[in-house]
Amino acid sequence: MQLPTMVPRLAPFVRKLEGRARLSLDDREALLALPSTERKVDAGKYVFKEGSRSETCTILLCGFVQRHKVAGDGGRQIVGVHMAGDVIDLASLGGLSIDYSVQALTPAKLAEVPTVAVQALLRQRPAIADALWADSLSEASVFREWLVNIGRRDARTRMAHLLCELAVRHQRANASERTTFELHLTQEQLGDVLGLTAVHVNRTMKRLAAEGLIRYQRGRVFIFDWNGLSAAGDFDPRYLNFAPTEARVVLAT
Amino acid sequence: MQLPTMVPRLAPFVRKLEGRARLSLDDREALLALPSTERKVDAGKYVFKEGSRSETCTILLCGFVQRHKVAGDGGRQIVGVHMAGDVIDLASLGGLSIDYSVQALTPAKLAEVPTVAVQALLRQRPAIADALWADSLSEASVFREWLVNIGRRDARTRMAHLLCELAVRHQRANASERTTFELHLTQEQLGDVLGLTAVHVNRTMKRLAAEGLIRYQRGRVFIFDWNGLSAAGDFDPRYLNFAPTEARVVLAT
DNA sequence: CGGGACCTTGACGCTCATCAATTGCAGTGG
DNA sequence: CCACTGCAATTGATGAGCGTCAAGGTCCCG
Repeated sequence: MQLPTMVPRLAPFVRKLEGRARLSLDDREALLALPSTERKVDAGKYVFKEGSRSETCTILLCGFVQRHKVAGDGGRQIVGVHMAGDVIDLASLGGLSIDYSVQALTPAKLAEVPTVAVQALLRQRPAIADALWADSLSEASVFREWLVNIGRRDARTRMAHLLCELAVRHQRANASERTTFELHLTQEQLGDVLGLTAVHVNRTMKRLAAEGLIRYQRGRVFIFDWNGLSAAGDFDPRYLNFAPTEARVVLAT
Repeated sequence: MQLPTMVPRLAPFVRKLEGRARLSLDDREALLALPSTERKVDAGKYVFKEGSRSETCTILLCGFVQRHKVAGDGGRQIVGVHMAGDVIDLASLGGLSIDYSVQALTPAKLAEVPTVAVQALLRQRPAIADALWADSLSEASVFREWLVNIGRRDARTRMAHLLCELAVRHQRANASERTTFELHLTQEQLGDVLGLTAVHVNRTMKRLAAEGLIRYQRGRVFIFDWNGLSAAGDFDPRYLNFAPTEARVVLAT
């Protein structure tokens, strides 16, 4: 009845999937038994670049990374911000090539798992397939919300919305407070998420601060008025599909 | 339900999936044998509205529909334009609620298939699971490209990009020419796709026409200069994953 | 032939991009 | 300990791109 003395490398991945579907003990063990190699990436370095087609799939174990695409004129659009447990190249599981680059926001540890091993698991274990399927669908849901954010909201609303999303996701990942979190993005990168310039991000952030909604200091965001911020950001967390766990947390508060 | 002697109702769906993975005859028959009910929707009518969580999943058989979300200030963002064969509520397969509304652009025929039937098929037939998985991942890839389009490109580039995408997808769906296609969107709806206003869409379209790249007349787009338009639109079709995908991982045998 | 979408065009103004310093802060080496 | 360096944050000035408002115009359908 003793647990193994070492923390299994893929534990964050299992935790993530457990938020998507109910897994049996066998499922969990099968996941943890996946072959993997570990990789460390310094802050600012690329995890991989656009166009690669790999035989492995990559899971973020700790740290933060962003995915981005580059437009023809050199403009950069960040299409995802990721934390521990996230699979950052789901497309490789479907044999598709990766259409974006991934760059570390902080020092990061990643696991590379052979896609064939994952695919085999998906066929043997329906619960795992369900979980990964739900994860992929939730990712798509986030993309849609980001489309609305960038396409139809002004800078202040966009900014507030993003801060709300990040707060909720940090809370979920760390089981921590929603009132403050480490923002691992520079203002330029925030602009690349929101389709704005760094200058305008700065002014917008200052404005949210002046309104008493947040404070931003040395890469840390403090949310003073959650209701105000989520109203300002037109934020409704349902698109994150965090419902089961989230509901419990909210009720307990 | 469906009579065996008739043209199989789900044929467009099978055709779509065959573009994603190689299916055996058995796979195809199993797909066509899925239980389904047919539904017709007039142009402009809703197929379903945001927030529904259904026991069926919906496949577009013919006609065109769009998916959209509505921002708090009433702004509408179209997050997808769909043609025959497309599954318009993949999320229901993962048991997630649908976070967008679907509205017919033309008179449309749809099939409703019980999600449990599809889920059973996905477990029994790996090739079908692969195909649907690839389809879902390609959809995500389109979302990412749209994020770049809206977030980092100016109106003229956005417009040109969208026209290129629609041209390629029409060509693929109808095995037809790429030089002309029926645009089933009003200029207001184009604006809702691109994050612009109808007025600016109009001016932008006029400008592309004045530049000799396209003509737009009574809902039909003529592309006079494909290279010019795709250059103007910063368009690289790889994100659509339409290439004759060879790299399919076959585990069995 | 009248009504209603949809398209078209002009005038005007606001958001946000652009350009350009300047400041603050952390790490580095003398 | 203090210049030195470099990146990020900050601030101002300016103007372009796109939104907004408003008024026809066109086409289609009943």
